[in-house]
Amino acid sequence: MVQQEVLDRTFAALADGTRRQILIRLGQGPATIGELAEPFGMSLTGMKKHVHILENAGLVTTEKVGRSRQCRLGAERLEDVMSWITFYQRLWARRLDGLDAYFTLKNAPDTDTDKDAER
Amino acid sequence: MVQQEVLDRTFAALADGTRRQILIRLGQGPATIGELAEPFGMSLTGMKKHVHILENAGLVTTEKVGRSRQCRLGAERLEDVMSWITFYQRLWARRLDGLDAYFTLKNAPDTDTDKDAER
DNA sequence: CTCTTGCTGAACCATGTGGTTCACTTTAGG
DNA sequence: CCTAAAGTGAACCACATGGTTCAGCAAGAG
Repeated sequence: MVQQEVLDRTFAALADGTRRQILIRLGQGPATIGELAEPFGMSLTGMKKHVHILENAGLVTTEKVGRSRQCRLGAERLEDVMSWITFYQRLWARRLDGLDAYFTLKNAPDTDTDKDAER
Repeated sequence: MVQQEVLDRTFAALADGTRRQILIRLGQGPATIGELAEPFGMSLTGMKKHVHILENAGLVTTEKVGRSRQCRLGAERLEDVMSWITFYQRLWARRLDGLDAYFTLKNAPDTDTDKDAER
């Protein structure tokens, strides 16, 4: 089972457009902190923080090469996210598809709503 | 096309274990704020905030019924997230599979630049 | 050795998050 | 009508985020 903390960090890392663009950029090949920062007009320190968050989430790996830091994609972690979503989405799909059936069967629990509540 | 803000909100909403559990709980059927709060030992106000974030991300829909608020799953938004991940994962998979080749071809002109990457 | 380049760390700031408590409104029930 | 329950909103708190600037430090270039 996927650890909760890993999901937390990975989802959080993806919840920022700048970081998603960094991932897309790295999808075209490794880059240094400076190369990543330049198109955003961002300070090196700011970019370093983003890369650190991505690295912490396992989405990126880095390596010091000379005085530069090479960043490249380590996107295996996305599969954890995918498997989580896929798993529950399949469960929910059944529930959502059977929504009408659910509301017609709602006599068992003590919840009581009008029959045309879903819209 | 998936909007940046929508992805931001959806990923951010998923980046919290409590909210993921709320989604799982709602996958078994609608629940009120109180019913959702109880298993976490959380205040109603706290749960309301979580539900609001999920609702803002389009992952949950709510409806006032009497003095309660019925919350139910609106998980269609997960498909946007899935499609984003799937799209780039496919690109990245090629890149990662050919990682060795990439390093030996480092000096080659840029091979492929996908045009409809989010920018 | 010296100077520049690329990165790093610390400190700072504004804003958002995850939670609380308290006061209030609306609704249900006797 | 009166009271209790469910939710809501405002205010607060500790802490994380996303960014900055400034002062270093290591590695190349001359």
